[in-house]
Amino acid sequence: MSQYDPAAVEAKWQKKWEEAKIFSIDLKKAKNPYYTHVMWPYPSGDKLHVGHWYNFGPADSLARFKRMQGFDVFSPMGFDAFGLPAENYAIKSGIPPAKSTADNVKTMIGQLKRMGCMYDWTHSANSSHPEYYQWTQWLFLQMFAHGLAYKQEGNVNFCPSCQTVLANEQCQDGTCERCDTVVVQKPLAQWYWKITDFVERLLKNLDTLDWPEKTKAMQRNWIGKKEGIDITYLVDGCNERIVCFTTRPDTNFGATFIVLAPEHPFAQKVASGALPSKEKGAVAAYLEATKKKTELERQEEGRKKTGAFTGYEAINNLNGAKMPIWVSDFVLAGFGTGAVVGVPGHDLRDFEFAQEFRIPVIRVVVGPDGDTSFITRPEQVQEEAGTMVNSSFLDSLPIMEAKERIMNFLEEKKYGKRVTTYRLRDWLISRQRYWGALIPIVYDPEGNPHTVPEKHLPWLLPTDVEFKPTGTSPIAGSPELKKRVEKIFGKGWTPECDTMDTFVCSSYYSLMYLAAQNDAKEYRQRPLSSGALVDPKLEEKWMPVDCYIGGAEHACMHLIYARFVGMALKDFGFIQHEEQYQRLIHQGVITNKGAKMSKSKGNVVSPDSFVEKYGSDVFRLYLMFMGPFTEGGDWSDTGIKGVDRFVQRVWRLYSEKLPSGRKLNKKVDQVDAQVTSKLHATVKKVTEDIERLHFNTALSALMELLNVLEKQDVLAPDAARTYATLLAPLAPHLAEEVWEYSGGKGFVIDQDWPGYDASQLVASTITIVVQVNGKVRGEFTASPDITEKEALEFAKAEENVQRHLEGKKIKKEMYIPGRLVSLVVA
RNA sequence: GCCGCUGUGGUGGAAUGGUAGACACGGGGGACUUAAAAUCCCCCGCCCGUUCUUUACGGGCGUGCUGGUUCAAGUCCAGCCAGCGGCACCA
Repeated sequence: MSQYDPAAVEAKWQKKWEEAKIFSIDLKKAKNPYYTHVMWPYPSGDKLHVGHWYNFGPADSLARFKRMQGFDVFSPMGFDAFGLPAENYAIKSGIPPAKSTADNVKTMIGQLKRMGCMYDWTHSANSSHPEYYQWTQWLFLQMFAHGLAYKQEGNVNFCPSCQTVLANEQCQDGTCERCDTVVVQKPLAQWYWKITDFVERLLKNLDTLDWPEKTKAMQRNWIGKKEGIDITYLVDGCNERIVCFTTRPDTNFGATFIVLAPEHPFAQKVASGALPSKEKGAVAAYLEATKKKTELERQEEGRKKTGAFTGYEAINNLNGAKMPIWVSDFVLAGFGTGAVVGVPGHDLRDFEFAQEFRIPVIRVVVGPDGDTSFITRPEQVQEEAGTMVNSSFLDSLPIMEAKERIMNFLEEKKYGKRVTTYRLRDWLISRQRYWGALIPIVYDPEGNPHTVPEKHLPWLLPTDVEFKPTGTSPIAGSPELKKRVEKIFGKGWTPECDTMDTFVCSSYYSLMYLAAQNDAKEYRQRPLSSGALVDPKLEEKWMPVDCYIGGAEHACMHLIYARFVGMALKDFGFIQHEEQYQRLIHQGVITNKGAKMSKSKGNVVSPDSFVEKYGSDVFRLYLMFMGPFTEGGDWSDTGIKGVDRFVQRVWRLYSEKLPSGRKLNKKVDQVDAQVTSKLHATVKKVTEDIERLHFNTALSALMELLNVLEKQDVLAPDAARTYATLLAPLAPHLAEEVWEYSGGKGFVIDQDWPGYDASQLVASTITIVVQVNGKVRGEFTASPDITEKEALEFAKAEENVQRHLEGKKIKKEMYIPGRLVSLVVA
């Protein structure tokens, strides 16, 4: 029999699947819906890389498994086609993004088809198509109509390399998430979406989601909820008040100063002279200096504290103490009230500041070490739990109790008010880039924004522009758009020239897969005239996505935006399920020599040569065999031969040991009892392993079974067909081939997933181990129905066991059925 | 600093509290072959002892470290150490 030829076999089955249209499902008629998809890729000029395969291959295996279990599995694929990667590729190649993106999508579909995944191409989506982005713009209009979209001037993150502003989520360590360039702050008027209105829901719903704990923790962390109190202090000698947010009001008797963020209005007034002060010059100079610093420079300063005294003092409500008011850039304008009350004895940063500017330190908490001395060294700063001292009516209380007492006191006296703060900021959605969905806004001659009426959607992206980024929107240079706006709205009206963050496009794409129409030759999105982005019946039936698979790097970006948009769309009345993704799985990361693969490092592994040599089944099997799916691993090609050997051995088993001709359909299944029990055990194991995404052990179970089957003289046709079905989710092409070869009817992917018989799992003899004082001293074989009494007898009769029992008394003996006998002697 | 995760042979990795190292890779030895490839069979954690010293048996140690619970711990508990990921001058 000839060798297994993956290229020919895989092409054969891909063609058959496509011709039979078995993967396109009727969303309306499906009875047992199961919706799963991966995070859609962005089309660039490159081929699919190992990361794609590692994500898509196992995800497809899970989809196939579910299908065989009787679900109507909907597994679509689409393209995150707007955005920087596509635009940058266009800039580099000089080809307009609309053309290059379309070309790249075409190539990519070809590559995806070569993988052999069961995607339903009749329900695809592409965020750069006008039929898609009209809905992105519609979403903006909905947000605007419900008061969730607003324009505001403020300091924003700007990436000098990408030439656009970025959302908080897209700046990491002060650098751009896409290109690692240091981000600068710029005061600009930008569009925001009010994600902060949904913080509590975003937090609360996390408990209901079947997501990795790690991801939920990251989101909680990112949202950064803190409960504390805003305390208002009067400023001595003027009519001003300063409100400080603190989570530790219990230490307020130890407060010795106040620090303001440079952006704080009080600091600005001192610097401008609106509030008279001897220190005006120093404050103005300090504010000027901090303004010039980049985020990175600030970080490089480390913990060294800088600052300027304002010349004013605030009065502590509790004891009348005067607290000098300082300005320092370690206080952030965007958190709390932008003003901090300094308690240097019990906060390390405050201590460092106090030391730098010789401000007194007061101890108000004694920790478990009992140290009551003056705090003069950073190690002595007591931030942990302890007992109150020097704090009037709080003395001798544990800090948690003191906190409650003082908060009640401050509220009663109207000195303060309990508040909850969050770190999450509103989502900045404006981008000064060309390749995105235009924000559907126009400005009247006075500069007031107005929405573009729905009937003008899609609000087409102009094509008469230089799409290279310059820092202002390239679209501003479009004569066509200017003309269009004046024609529709009147003379002097101007367009908004920014596009939306691509995370807007991807915040609702799972709904767009459902909304795609499959009645045309090429898929189309639902028309705008239908009033809602998705048919409510389909949404109710299919959402939320049962299993969503993609990288963990999206935890605080796409995955938080999509949750927000789901909630908003539900509130607007368009959908039923506010959480779009019930179950989320992150594949691990495949590294190369320990480093993340990236083009700039030049360590990207291309799957192509392996796929060409071994086939797509072998390549994806190998990735799955490397280790648990969620853990990823370091790339090495040394083991791929082992998986190739496995595939070849499977083929040889069928071609050499399967009875041919008529015998194939006769009942010749006098399968050896040992083989039968192994077969049932394998069905059980493979089922359980795929369910928990341990594809690696599912495959090793199939290898073990193969080892057993190879030792038989004949491969029983029933066993052969069962083996083919077990193989189907993991090696879809090979499975079809051996299914057909062993006389199976139709496609193996259309077969029912095999069940197992628990009574068949028990082998005819079992091995029982004997331990004496916890150490293995022997073993014996017995029938599975051995009684406890017999087991103990056999155990004691073992030669080596007897040696260890000699001259000793048995104090305790126990039998763990089917496993071991444990004897304790003294 | 805070949150989350991980730590097992030469390597990737297996192990509902019950024989640690399944399944592979790699290596060693052998068979087949004129030869090679392919294929097939056997062996491979460390140390020690006994034995016909190419065989077999026995003992001790061994899952990052130190303790604890248990007849029994890679697994459970406490305290560390190291690495990875996220957040971070967040009051």
